[in-house]
Amino acid sequence: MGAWGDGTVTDGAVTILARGEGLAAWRQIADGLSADIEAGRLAAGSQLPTEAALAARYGVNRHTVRRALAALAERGLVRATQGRGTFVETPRLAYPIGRRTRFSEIVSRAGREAWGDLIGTETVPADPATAEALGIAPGDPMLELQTVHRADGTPLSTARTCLPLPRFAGLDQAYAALGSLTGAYAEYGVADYTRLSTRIGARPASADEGARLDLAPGRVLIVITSVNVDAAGVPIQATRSLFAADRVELVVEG
Amino acid sequence: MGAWGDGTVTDGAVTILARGEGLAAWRQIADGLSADIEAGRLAAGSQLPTEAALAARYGVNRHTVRRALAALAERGLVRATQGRGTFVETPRLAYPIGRRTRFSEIVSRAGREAWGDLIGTETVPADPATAEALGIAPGDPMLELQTVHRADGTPLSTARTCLPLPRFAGLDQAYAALGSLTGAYAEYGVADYTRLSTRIGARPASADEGARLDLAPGRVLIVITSVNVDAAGVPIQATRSLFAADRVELVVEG
DNA sequence: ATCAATTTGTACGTATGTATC
DNA sequence: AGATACATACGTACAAATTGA
Repeated sequence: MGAWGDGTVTDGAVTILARGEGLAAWRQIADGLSADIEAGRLAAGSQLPTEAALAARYGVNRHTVRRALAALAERGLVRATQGRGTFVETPRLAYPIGRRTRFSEIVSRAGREAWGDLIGTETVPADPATAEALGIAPGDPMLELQTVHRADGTPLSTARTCLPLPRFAGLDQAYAALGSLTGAYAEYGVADYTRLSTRIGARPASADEGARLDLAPGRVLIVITSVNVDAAGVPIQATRSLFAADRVELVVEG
Repeated sequence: MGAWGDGTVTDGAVTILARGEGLAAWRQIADGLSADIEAGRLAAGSQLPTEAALAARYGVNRHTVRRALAALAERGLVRATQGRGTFVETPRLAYPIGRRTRFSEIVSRAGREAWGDLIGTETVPADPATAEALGIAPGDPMLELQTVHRADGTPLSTARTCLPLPRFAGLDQAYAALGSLTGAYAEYGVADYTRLSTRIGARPASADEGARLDLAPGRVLIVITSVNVDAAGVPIQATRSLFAADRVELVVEG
Protein backbone atom coordinates (compact mmCIF):
# COMPACT_ATOMS: atom_id res chain seq x y z
CA MET A 1 0.00 0.00 0.00
CA GLY A 2 1.71 3.15 -1.14
CA ALA A 3 0.71 6.77 -0.90
CA TRP A 4 -0.05 7.06 -4.56
CA GLY A 5 -1.78 5.10 -7.21
CA ASP A 6 -3.89 2.70 -5.24
CA GLY A 7 -6.46 4.93 -3.66
CA THR A 8 -4.94 4.95 -0.16
CA VAL A 9 -3.89 8.18 1.44
CA THR A 10 -1.55 8.95 4.29
CA ASP A 11 -3.17 9.72 7.61
CA GLY A 12 -1.77 13.24 7.88
CA ALA A 13 0.11 15.97 6.14
CA VAL A 14 3.74 15.44 5.31
CA THR A 15 5.93 16.82 8.07
CA ILE A 16 8.86 18.82 6.81
CA LEU A 17 12.30 18.00 8.16
CA ALA A 18 15.33 20.25 8.10
CA ARG A 19 17.59 18.37 5.72
CA GLY A 20 21.30 18.83 5.27
CA GLU A 21 21.72 21.11 8.24
CA GLY A 22 23.70 18.87 10.52
CA LEU A 23 20.74 17.42 12.39
CA ALA A 24 20.12 13.86 11.38
CA ALA A 25 16.64 13.16 10.12
CA TRP A 26 16.17 10.27 12.57
CA ARG A 27 16.94 12.58 15.47
CA GLN A 28 14.34 15.07 14.34
CA ILE A 29 11.78 12.30 14.01
CA ALA A 30 12.67 10.87 17.40
CA ASP A 31 12.52 14.27 19.04
CA GLY A 32 9.17 15.01 17.41
CA LEU A 33 7.63 11.72 18.48
CA SER A 34 9.01 11.95 22.00
CA ALA A 35 7.56 15.43 22.33
CA ASP A 36 4.21 14.05 21.13
CA ILE A 37 4.37 11.33 23.74
CA GLU A 38 5.40 13.59 26.60
CA ALA A 39 2.72 16.14 25.72
CA GLY A 40 0.11 13.40 25.63
CA ARG A 41 -0.73 13.84 21.95
CA LEU A 42 0.21 10.18 21.65
CA ALA A 43 -1.61 8.55 24.55
CA ALA A 44 -0.06 5.88 26.73
CA GLY A 45 -0.86 2.45 25.40
CA SER A 46 -1.86 3.71 21.99
CA GLN A 47 -0.37 2.34 18.84
CA LEU A 48 1.99 4.45 16.81
CA PRO A 49 1.43 4.68 13.07
CA THR A 50 3.17 1.87 11.26
CA GLU A 51 6.76 2.37 10.23
CA ALA A 52 5.61 2.66 6.63
CA ALA A 53 3.07 5.33 7.53
CA LEU A 54 5.64 7.30 9.49
CA ALA A 55 8.10 7.02 6.62
CA ALA A 56 5.49 8.47 4.32
CA ARG A 57 4.54 11.25 6.73
CA TYR A 58 8.14 12.38 7.12
CA GLY A 59 9.11 11.70 3.54
CA VAL A 60 11.97 9.40 4.51
CA ASN A 61 12.89 5.79 4.08
CA ARG A 62 11.51 3.25 6.51
CA HIS A 63 15.03 2.60 7.81
CA THR A 64 15.23 6.18 8.98
CA VAL A 65 12.01 5.77 10.93
CA ARG A 66 13.32 2.55 12.41
CA ARG A 67 16.44 4.35 13.63
CA ALA A 68 14.24 6.91 15.36
CA LEU A 69 11.98 4.28 16.91
CA ALA A 70 15.00 2.36 18.13
CA ALA A 71 16.16 5.47 19.96
CA LEU A 72 12.75 5.83 21.60
CA ALA A 73 12.63 2.17 22.53
CA GLU A 74 16.03 2.47 24.15
CA ARG A 75 14.70 5.29 26.28
CA GLY A 76 11.72 3.14 27.21
CA LEU A 77 9.15 5.43 25.62
CA VAL A 78 7.81 2.88 23.15
CA ARG A 79 7.85 -0.85 22.70
CA ALA A 80 7.81 -2.58 19.33
CA THR A 81 6.32 -6.03 18.91
CA GLN A 82 6.91 -7.95 15.72
CA GLY A 83 3.69 -8.46 13.84
CA ARG A 84 1.65 -6.14 16.07
CA GLY A 85 3.10 -2.70 15.89
CA THR A 86 4.80 -0.11 18.07
CA PHE A 87 3.06 1.10 21.21
CA VAL A 88 3.52 3.96 23.62
CA GLU A 89 4.64 2.65 26.98
CA THR A 90 2.68 3.74 30.03
CA PRO A 91 4.90 6.04 32.05
CA ARG A 92 6.43 4.42 35.07
CA LEU A 93 5.36 5.60 38.49
CA ALA A 94 8.20 7.52 40.11
CA TYR A 95 8.76 5.81 43.42
CA PRO A 96 10.97 7.74 45.85
CA ILE A 97 13.20 5.70 48.12
CA GLY A 98 14.83 7.25 51.09
CA ARG A 99 14.69 7.31 54.84
CA ARG A 100 10.94 7.61 55.04
CA THR A 101 9.29 5.86 52.16
CA ARG A 102 5.56 5.31 52.64
CA PHE A 103 3.83 3.44 49.88
CA SER A 104 0.38 4.96 50.34
CA GLU A 105 1.72 8.52 50.39
CA ILE A 106 3.74 8.03 47.23
CA VAL A 107 0.90 6.57 45.23
CA SER A 108 -1.75 9.01 46.33
CA ARG A 109 0.60 11.93 45.69
CA ALA A 110 0.80 10.61 42.12
CA GLY A 111 -2.97 10.93 41.92
CA ARG A 112 -3.60 7.21 42.00
CA GLU A 113 -5.49 5.11 44.48
CA ALA A 114 -3.28 3.04 46.74
CA TRP A 115 -4.26 -0.38 47.92
CA GLY A 116 -2.32 -2.94 49.96
CA ASP A 117 -3.49 -6.54 50.04
CA LEU A 118 -2.38 -8.83 52.81
CA ILE A 119 -2.24 -12.17 51.03
CA GLY A 120 -0.65 -14.27 53.73
CA THR A 121 0.65 -14.35 57.27
CA GLU A 122 2.89 -16.89 58.92
CA THR A 123 4.95 -17.32 62.04
CA VAL A 124 8.31 -18.77 61.07
CA PRO A 125 11.67 -19.29 62.73
CA ALA A 126 14.17 -16.66 61.65
CA ASP A 127 16.80 -17.73 59.17
CA PRO A 128 20.30 -16.52 60.08
CA ALA A 129 20.40 -13.64 57.58
CA THR A 130 17.07 -12.11 58.56
CA ALA A 131 17.79 -12.75 62.23
CA GLU A 132 20.93 -10.66 62.01
CA ALA A 133 19.07 -7.85 60.26
CA LEU A 134 16.40 -7.83 62.95
CA GLY A 135 18.85 -8.20 65.79
CA ILE A 136 17.32 -11.43 67.07
CA ALA A 137 18.68 -14.94 67.43
CA PRO A 138 18.46 -17.39 64.51
CA GLY A 139 15.45 -19.62 65.01
CA ASP A 140 13.57 -17.03 67.06
CA PRO A 141 9.97 -16.64 65.90
CA MET A 142 9.10 -13.81 63.57
CA LEU A 143 5.95 -12.68 61.83
CA GLU A 144 6.12 -12.91 58.06
CA LEU A 145 3.66 -10.87 56.00
CA GLN A 146 3.13 -11.36 52.28
CA THR A 147 1.60 -8.32 50.63
CA VAL A 148 0.74 -6.98 47.21
CA HIS A 149 0.55 -3.25 46.55
CA ARG A 150 -1.61 -1.79 43.86
CA ALA A 151 -2.15 1.61 42.32
CA ASP A 152 -5.49 1.98 40.56
CA GLY A 153 -5.86 -1.80 40.51
CA THR A 154 -2.58 -2.68 38.79
CA PRO A 155 -0.08 -4.39 41.06
CA LEU A 156 3.17 -2.48 41.41
CA SER A 157 4.98 -4.54 43.97
CA THR A 158 4.82 -7.50 46.28
CA ALA A 159 6.70 -7.70 49.53
CA ARG A 160 7.76 -10.14 52.20
CA THR A 161 7.99 -8.32 55.51
CA CYS A 162 9.45 -9.91 58.62
CA LEU A 163 8.76 -8.48 62.08
CA PRO A 164 10.21 -9.63 65.38
CA LEU A 165 7.99 -11.47 67.85
CA PRO A 166 6.63 -11.22 70.47
CA ARG A 167 6.77 -7.44 70.10
CA PHE A 168 4.44 -7.32 67.10
CA ALA A 169 2.28 -10.35 67.82
CA GLY A 170 -1.11 -9.83 66.20
CA LEU A 171 0.02 -6.95 64.03
CA ASP A 172 -1.13 -8.87 60.98
CA GLN A 173 -4.73 -8.41 62.11
CA ALA A 174 -4.27 -4.68 62.61
CA TYR A 175 -2.72 -4.47 59.16
CA ALA A 176 -5.57 -6.41 57.58
CA ALA A 177 -8.09 -4.13 59.24
CA LEU A 178 -6.36 -0.86 58.38
CA GLY A 179 -4.78 -1.75 55.04
CA SER A 180 -1.70 0.22 56.01
CA LEU A 181 1.46 -0.84 57.76
CA THR A 182 2.08 2.65 59.06
CA GLY A 183 -1.32 2.59 60.77
CA ALA A 184 -0.76 -0.88 62.20
CA TYR A 185 2.56 0.21 63.69
CA ALA A 186 0.84 3.14 65.38
CA GLU A 187 -1.32 0.67 67.32
CA TYR A 188 1.86 -0.91 68.61
CA GLY A 189 3.28 2.35 69.82
CA VAL A 190 5.56 2.93 66.84
CA ALA A 191 4.77 6.49 65.89
CA ASP A 192 7.61 6.86 63.41
CA TYR A 193 10.15 4.71 61.68
CA THR A 194 12.95 5.25 59.21
CA ARG A 195 14.94 3.20 56.80
CA LEU A 196 18.28 1.98 58.04
CA SER A 197 19.62 0.29 54.95
CA THR A 198 18.49 -0.28 51.39
CA ARG A 199 19.91 -2.60 48.77
CA ILE A 200 18.70 -2.69 45.19
CA GLY A 201 19.06 -5.48 42.69
CA ALA A 202 17.20 -6.77 39.67
CA ARG A 203 16.37 -10.16 38.22
CA PRO A 204 13.71 -11.94 36.16
CA ALA A 205 10.45 -12.92 37.81
CA SER A 206 9.72 -16.52 38.63
CA ALA A 207 6.41 -18.03 37.57
CA ASP A 208 4.53 -17.35 40.79
CA GLU A 209 6.08 -13.94 41.36
CA GLY A 210 4.83 -13.11 37.91
CA ALA A 211 1.38 -14.41 38.76
CA ARG A 212 1.22 -12.25 41.87
CA LEU A 213 2.16 -9.12 39.99
CA ASP A 214 0.09 -9.91 36.92
CA LEU A 215 3.30 -10.08 34.91
CA ALA A 216 4.59 -12.63 32.44
CA PRO A 217 7.26 -14.85 34.01
CA GLY A 218 10.71 -13.72 32.97
CA ARG A 219 9.80 -10.02 33.05
CA VAL A 220 12.14 -7.93 35.12
CA LEU A 221 11.77 -7.30 38.83
CA ILE A 222 13.54 -4.70 40.90
CA VAL A 223 14.41 -6.22 44.25
CA ILE A 224 14.72 -3.94 47.26
CA THR A 225 15.98 -5.37 50.51
CA SER A 226 15.63 -2.97 53.39
CA VAL A 227 15.63 -2.75 57.16
CA ASN A 228 13.51 -0.24 59.06
CA VAL A 229 14.13 0.93 62.60
CA ASP A 230 11.95 2.74 65.13
CA ALA A 231 12.76 6.09 66.65
CA ALA A 232 15.11 4.41 69.12
CA GLY A 233 17.04 2.70 66.33
CA VAL A 234 15.69 -0.77 67.09
CA PRO A 235 14.96 -2.86 63.98
CA ILE A 236 11.24 -3.36 63.50
CA GLN A 237 11.14 -4.93 60.07
CA ALA A 238 13.19 -6.55 57.36
CA THR A 239 11.52 -6.32 53.98
CA ARG A 240 12.17 -7.68 50.54
CA SER A 241 10.05 -5.87 47.98
CA LEU A 242 9.70 -6.93 44.36
CA PHE A 243 8.71 -4.15 41.97
CA ALA A 244 7.51 -4.67 38.41
CA ALA A 245 10.26 -2.84 36.55
CA ASP A 246 7.84 -2.16 33.69
CA ARG A 247 5.65 -0.06 35.92
CA VAL A 248 7.91 1.61 38.44
CA GLU A 249 11.01 3.76 38.42
CA LEU A 250 12.86 4.41 41.64
CA VAL A 251 13.89 7.92 42.50
CA VAL A 252 16.68 8.37 45.01
CA GLU A 253 15.85 11.25 47.27
CA GLY A 254 18.71 13.70 47.46
CA MET B 1 24.98 -46.08 42.36
CA GLY B 2 23.93 -46.55 45.94
CA ALA B 3 25.89 -46.32 49.14
CA TRP B 4 25.95 -50.04 49.63
CA GLY B 5 26.69 -53.13 47.65
CA ASP B 6 28.53 -51.68 44.67
CA GLY B 7 31.73 -50.45 46.20
CA THR B 8 30.92 -46.71 46.08
CA VAL B 9 30.87 -44.64 49.22
CA THR B 10 29.30 -41.30 50.06
CA ASP B 11 31.64 -38.33 49.87
CA GLY B 12 31.39 -37.41 53.54
CA ALA B 13 29.89 -38.25 56.88
CA VAL B 14 26.15 -38.13 57.28
CA THR B 15 25.07 -34.83 58.81
CA ILE B 16 22.51 -35.28 61.55
CA LEU B 17 19.35 -33.17 61.45
CA ALA B 18 17.04 -32.46 64.34
CA ARG B 19 13.94 -34.30 63.25
CA GLY B 20 10.47 -33.87 64.64
CA GLU B 21 11.28 -30.81 66.68
CA GLY B 22 9.33 -28.22 64.76
CA LEU B 23 12.14 -27.10 62.47
CA ALA B 24 11.62 -28.40 58.95
CA ALA B 25 14.45 -30.48 57.56
CA TRP B 26 14.70 -28.34 54.44
CA ARG B 27 15.18 -25.20 56.56
CA GLN B 28 18.01 -26.81 58.48
CA ILE B 29 19.69 -27.84 55.25
CA ALA B 30 19.24 -24.39 53.73
CA ASP B 31 20.59 -22.68 56.84
CA GLY B 32 23.55 -25.04 56.93
CA LEU B 33 24.45 -24.50 53.29
CA SER B 34 23.98 -20.75 53.49
CA ALA B 35 26.28 -20.64 56.52
CA ASP B 36 28.84 -22.63 54.53
CA ILE B 37 28.58 -20.15 51.69
CA GLU B 38 28.78 -17.07 53.85
CA ALA B 39 31.74 -18.46 55.76
CA GLY B 40 33.52 -19.24 52.50
CA ARG B 41 33.62 -22.97 53.08
CA LEU B 42 31.77 -23.19 49.79
CA ALA B 43 33.71 -20.86 47.51
CA ALA B 44 32.05 -18.47 45.10
CA GLY B 45 31.67 -20.07 41.70
CA SER B 46 32.20 -23.57 43.01
CA GLN B 47 29.77 -26.35 42.34
CA LEU B 48 27.63 -27.70 45.14
CA PRO B 49 27.40 -31.45 45.61
CA THR B 50 24.66 -32.89 43.42
CA GLU B 51 21.17 -33.10 44.82
CA ALA B 52 21.58 -36.84 45.14
CA ALA B 53 24.83 -36.43 47.08
CA LEU B 54 23.31 -33.87 49.42
CA ALA B 55 20.32 -36.12 49.97
CA ALA B 56 22.68 -38.90 51.00
CA ARG B 57 24.74 -36.63 53.21
CA TYR B 58 21.73 -35.37 55.14
CA GLY B 59 19.88 -38.66 55.00
CA VAL B 60 16.79 -37.20 53.32
CA ASN B 61 14.96 -37.53 50.06
CA ARG B 62 16.10 -35.57 47.05
CA HIS B 63 12.91 -33.50 47.16
CA THR B 64 13.83 -32.22 50.58
CA VAL B 65 17.20 -31.10 49.27
CA ARG B 66 15.49 -29.43 46.31
CA ARG B 67 13.24 -27.48 48.66
CA ALA B 68 16.33 -26.21 50.49
CA LEU B 69 18.15 -25.30 47.27
CA ALA B 70 15.07 -23.45 46.01
CA ALA B 71 15.16 -21.29 49.13
CA LEU B 72 18.84 -20.49 48.55
CA ALA B 73 18.23 -19.73 44.87
CA GLU B 74 15.45 -17.33 45.83
CA ARG B 75 17.90 -15.47 48.02
CA GLY B 76 20.37 -15.36 45.13
CA LEU B 77 23.00 -17.44 46.90
CA VAL B 78 23.09 -20.27 44.36
CA ARG B 79 22.04 -20.86 40.79
CA ALA B 80 20.99 -24.22 39.37
CA THR B 81 21.42 -25.11 35.72
CA GLN B 82 19.80 -28.16 34.27
CA GLY B 83 22.35 -30.72 33.20
CA ARG B 84 25.28 -28.94 34.84
CA GLY B 85 24.69 -28.60 38.52
CA THR B 86 24.12 -26.02 41.21
CA PHE B 87 26.73 -23.32 41.72
CA VAL B 88 27.52 -20.76 44.36
CA GLU B 89 26.85 -17.29 43.00
CA THR B 90 29.67 -14.78 43.19
CA PRO B 91 28.63 -12.09 45.64
CA ARG B 92 27.54 -8.91 43.94
CA LEU B 93 29.70 -5.84 44.36
CA ALA B 94 27.95 -3.44 46.71
CA TYR B 95 27.75 -0.19 44.78
CA PRO B 96 26.82 2.83 46.88
CA ILE B 97 24.76 5.47 45.19
CA GLY B 98 24.40 8.83 46.75
CA ARG B 99 25.43 12.41 46.35
CA ARG B 100 29.06 11.61 45.66
CA THR B 101 29.42 8.33 43.87
CA ARG B 102 32.89 7.73 42.40
CA PHE B 103 33.35 4.54 40.51
CA SER B 104 37.07 4.16 41.07
CA GLU B 105 36.79 4.74 44.82
CA ILE B 106 34.00 2.21 45.22
CA VAL B 107 35.77 -0.53 43.35
CA SER B 108 39.16 -0.06 44.93
CA ARG B 109 37.60 0.09 48.39
CA ALA B 110 36.20 -3.34 47.59
CA GLY B 111 39.76 -4.53 46.98
CA ARG B 112 39.35 -4.80 43.24
CA GLU B 113 41.14 -3.04 40.45
CA ALA B 114 39.08 -0.38 38.72
CA TRP B 115 39.36 0.33 35.05
CA GLY B 116 37.36 2.68 32.84
CA ASP B 117 37.51 2.25 29.06
CA LEU B 118 36.52 5.08 26.80
CA ILE B 119 35.08 3.24 23.84
CA GLY B 120 33.71 6.15 21.87
CA THR B 121 33.31 9.92 21.70
CA GLU B 122 30.96 12.00 19.63
CA THR B 123 29.73 15.55 19.43
CA VAL B 124 25.97 15.50 19.00
CA PRO B 125 23.11 17.98 19.16
CA ALA B 126 21.20 17.72 22.42
CA ASP B 127 17.86 15.96 22.32
CA PRO B 128 15.15 17.81 24.25
CA ALA B 129 15.19 15.56 27.32
CA THR B 130 18.95 15.69 27.84
CA ALA B 131 19.00 19.39 27.01
CA GLU B 132 16.59 20.12 29.82
CA ALA B 133 18.64 18.06 32.26
CA LEU B 134 21.80 19.94 31.31
CA GLY B 135 20.11 23.32 31.25
CA ILE B 136 20.98 23.99 27.62
CA ALA B 137 18.85 24.54 24.53
CA PRO B 138 17.70 21.59 22.45
CA GLY B 139 20.05 21.17 19.52
CA ASP B 140 22.99 22.73 21.32
CA PRO B 141 26.15 20.67 20.93
CA MET B 142 27.17 18.32 23.67
CA LEU B 143 29.97 15.83 24.14
CA GLU B 144 28.81 12.24 24.37
CA LEU B 145 31.14 9.68 25.95
CA GLN B 146 30.60 5.95 25.78
CA THR B 147 32.41 4.10 28.53
CA VAL B 148 32.76 0.65 30.01
CA HIS B 149 33.76 0.16 33.63
CA ARG B 150 35.52 -2.92 34.85
CA ALA B 151 36.58 -4.38 38.16
CA ASP B 152 39.36 -6.94 37.91
CA GLY B 153 38.67 -7.25 34.23
CA THR B 154 34.96 -8.11 34.39
CA PRO B 155 32.73 -5.33 33.08
CA LEU B 156 30.29 -4.04 35.67
CA SER B 157 28.67 -1.19 33.80
CA THR B 158 28.59 0.82 30.64
CA ALA B 159 27.59 4.45 30.50
CA ARG B 160 26.60 7.18 28.11
CA THR B 161 27.68 10.49 29.55
CA CYS B 162 26.67 13.83 28.03
CA LEU B 163 28.57 17.01 28.84
CA PRO B 164 27.71 20.54 27.74
CA LEU B 165 29.90 22.24 25.14
CA PRO B 166 31.89 24.39 24.74
CA ARG B 167 32.69 24.24 28.46
CA PHE B 168 34.14 20.74 28.33
CA ALA B 169 35.53 20.70 24.79
CA GLY B 170 38.41 18.24 24.62
CA LEU B 171 37.61 16.60 27.93
CA ASP B 172 37.40 13.27 26.13
CA GLN B 173 41.15 13.40 25.55
CA ALA B 174 41.85 14.17 29.19
CA TYR B 175 39.60 11.28 30.18
CA ALA B 176 41.32 8.89 27.80
CA ALA B 177 44.70 9.91 29.18
CA LEU B 178 43.75 9.70 32.85
CA GLY B 179 41.22 6.88 32.78
CA SER B 180 39.12 8.73 35.32
CA LEU B 181 36.34 11.22 34.89
CA THR B 182 37.01 12.82 38.24
CA GLY B 183 40.57 13.51 37.13
CA ALA B 184 39.50 14.89 33.78
CA TYR B 185 37.07 17.29 35.46
CA ALA B 186 39.86 18.57 37.67
CA GLU B 187 41.70 19.76 34.55
CA TYR B 188 38.64 21.79 33.66
CA GLY B 189 38.47 23.48 37.02
CA VAL B 190 35.78 21.25 38.48
CA ALA B 191 37.21 20.28 41.84
CA ASP B 192 34.07 18.72 43.16
CA TYR B 193 30.69 17.60 41.94
CA THR B 194 27.61 16.02 43.43
CA ARG B 195 24.61 14.13 42.22
CA LEU B 196 21.47 16.15 41.73
CA SER B 197 19.00 13.48 40.76
CA THR B 198 19.02 9.73 40.34
CA ARG B 199 16.42 7.47 38.76
CA ILE B 200 16.66 3.71 38.78
CA GLY B 201 14.96 1.23 36.47
CA ALA B 202 15.64 -2.24 35.15
CA ARG B 203 15.16 -4.07 31.87
CA PRO B 204 16.68 -6.83 29.76
CA ALA B 205 19.86 -6.13 27.83
CA SER B 206 19.78 -5.75 24.08
CA ALA B 207 22.21 -7.75 21.97
CA ASP B 208 24.90 -5.08 21.74
CA GLU B 209 24.51 -3.93 25.34
CA GLY B 210 25.06 -7.56 26.25
CA ALA B 211 28.14 -7.71 24.07
CA ARG B 212 29.60 -4.64 25.72
CA LEU B 213 29.13 -6.04 29.21
CA ASP B 214 30.11 -9.59 28.29
CA LEU B 215 26.58 -10.68 29.17
CA ALA B 216 24.10 -12.86 27.33
CA PRO B 217 21.40 -10.77 25.65
CA GLY B 218 18.23 -10.78 27.71
CA ARG B 219 20.10 -10.76 31.01
CA VAL B 220 18.96 -8.02 33.35
CA LEU B 221 20.37 -4.50 33.42
CA ILE B 222 19.90 -1.89 36.11
CA VAL B 223 19.49 1.49 34.45
CA ILE B 224 20.55 4.58 36.37
CA THR B 225 19.79 7.99 34.93
CA SER B 226 21.48 10.76 36.83
CA VAL B 227 22.47 14.39 36.61
CA ASN B 228 25.59 15.78 38.28
CA VAL B 229 26.20 19.39 39.17
CA ASP B 230 29.33 21.31 40.07
CA ALA B 231 29.87 23.15 43.34
CA ALA B 232 27.85 26.10 42.01
CA GLY B 233 24.90 23.88 41.17
CA VAL B 234 25.42 24.06 37.41
CA PRO B 235 24.76 20.77 35.60
CA ILE B 236 27.97 19.29 34.24
CA GLN B 237 26.80 15.89 33.09
CA ALA B 238 23.79 13.76 32.34
CA THR B 239 24.55 10.07 32.52
CA ARG B 240 22.74 6.87 31.78
CA SER B 241 24.56 3.93 33.29
CA LEU B 242 23.73 0.31 32.61
CA PHE B 243 24.80 -2.12 35.33
CA ALA B 244 24.94 -5.89 34.98
CA ALA B 245 22.41 -6.87 37.64
CA ASP B 246 24.16 -10.23 38.05
CA ARG B 247 27.29 -8.54 39.26
CA VAL B 248 26.24 -5.42 41.12
CA GLU B 249 23.90 -4.52 43.93
CA LEU B 250 23.12 -0.91 44.61
CA VAL B 251 23.30 0.38 48.15
CA VAL B 252 21.45 3.56 48.98
CA GLU B 253 23.55 5.60 51.30
CA GLY B 254 21.67 6.60 54.42
C1' DA C 1 27.87 -36.29 14.47
C1' DT C 2 26.20 -39.56 17.65
C1' DC C 3 25.71 -41.66 21.94
C1' DA C 4 25.80 -42.40 26.81
C1' DA C 5 26.38 -40.60 31.38
C1' DT C 6 25.38 -37.06 34.52
C1' DT C 7 22.50 -33.71 36.55
C1' DT C 8 18.60 -30.82 37.21
C1' DG C 9 13.40 -30.23 36.24
C1' DT C 10 8.77 -32.05 36.43
C1' DA C 11 5.10 -35.07 37.45
C1' DC C 12 2.86 -38.65 39.36
C1' DG C 13 1.58 -41.11 43.97
C1' DT C 14 1.68 -42.06 49.10
C1' DA C 15 1.86 -41.15 54.03
C1' DT C 16 1.93 -38.36 58.24
C1' DG C 17 1.63 -34.64 61.55
C1' DT C 18 -0.66 -30.25 62.55
C1' DA C 19 -3.51 -26.75 62.42
C1' DT C 20 -8.38 -25.09 61.42
C1' DC C 21 -13.24 -25.25 60.87
C1' DA D 1 -14.71 -35.63 67.96
C1' DG D 2 -14.66 -35.50 63.18
C1' DA D 3 -13.65 -33.51 58.70
C1' DT D 4 -10.84 -30.81 56.01
C1' DA D 5 -6.92 -28.48 54.45
C1' DC D 6 -2.07 -27.81 54.37
C1' DA D 7 2.89 -28.36 54.94
C1' DT D 8 6.29 -31.80 55.18
C1' DA D 9 8.66 -35.87 53.64
C1' DC D 10 9.53 -40.00 50.90
C1' DG D 11 9.35 -42.97 46.64
C1' DT D 12 9.61 -43.55 41.68
C1' DA D 13 9.76 -42.46 36.94
C1' DC D 14 10.77 -39.84 33.09
C1' DA D 15 11.96 -35.39 30.47
C1' DA D 16 15.41 -32.00 29.22
C1' DA D 17 19.95 -29.99 29.20
C1' DT D 18 24.82 -30.46 29.42
C1' DT D 19 29.16 -32.73 28.97
C1' DG D 20 32.56 -35.60 27.19
C1' DA D 21 33.90 -39.77 24.90
